[in-house]
Amino acid sequence: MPELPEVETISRNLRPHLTGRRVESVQLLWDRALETPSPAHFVEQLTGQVIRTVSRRAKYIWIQLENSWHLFVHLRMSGDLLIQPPGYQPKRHDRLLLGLSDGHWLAFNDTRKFGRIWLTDAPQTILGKLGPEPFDPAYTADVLYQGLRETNRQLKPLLLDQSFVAGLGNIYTDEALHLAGLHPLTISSAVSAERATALHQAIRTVLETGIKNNGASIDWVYRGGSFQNHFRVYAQTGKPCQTCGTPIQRMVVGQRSTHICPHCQKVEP
DNA sequence: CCTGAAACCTGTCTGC
DNA sequence: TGCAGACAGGTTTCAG
Repeated sequence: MPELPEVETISRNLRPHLTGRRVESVQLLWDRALETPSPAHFVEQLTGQVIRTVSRRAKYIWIQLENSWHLFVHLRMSGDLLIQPPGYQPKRHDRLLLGLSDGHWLAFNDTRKFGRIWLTDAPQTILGKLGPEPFDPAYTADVLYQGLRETNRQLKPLLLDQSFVAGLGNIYTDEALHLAGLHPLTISSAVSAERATALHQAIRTVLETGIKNNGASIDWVYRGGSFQNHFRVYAQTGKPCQTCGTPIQRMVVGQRSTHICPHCQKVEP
């Protein structure tokens, strides 16, 4: 489900329900969702802790505790974090339940079991591997341009690489490349400074629009977002390009379904 | 250095 | 109706 806008939406929705609450109980329903520490240590360390902040970094939900430990949750493909009412009984695919001091529950539900949880006092082990946040003022068009120049990778897999830039996934990468007029197979070092500036703007525009629409809801996963109504290319195979009318084509790049306008997006020489 | 394939999972949809 | 196969918003690891 989640790319930056979806995770940001979830973070914003959780924040008022979690901030200042104490974790009264911990039920780990599927051990392998836990990356670190051991299940026993996890329950022991988390029980009784008060939640200080709820935020997002890249596609991680980042919960800071008052004992200065950090709870990270990555939703991967099908994960979701939901506030459930007092008296809640675990549902199918719930992997973790936290009982909160106001009687509500925080439920981590994840159909495909790809999502992961970390509880650590060393947040840099996770944060240190991540590339810049797209909305960070220090992430300028020139920073992107220099990054593109120093490698020879295809644009699409490069933009999906979370150490290159944080938060983009399959949907928003396709949308940004179309908005910038760049082909996903273009080699990064061949992108001009002008096109890099266009890409920088496009990345921010699609993510900002995604956030304003509370993310995208597709199929049976995730609800509440409406960005799916604004897709220009993603899942629009055969429909006319909004810019030139040429039918949108589907291709596979780096094992990922990829959507382009063959007229607006050409491979740079 | 870079690409592609496979793995981790469950559920839905399509076509025969 | 049944069933095989493709596909799904992510990330890691390994082979070439």
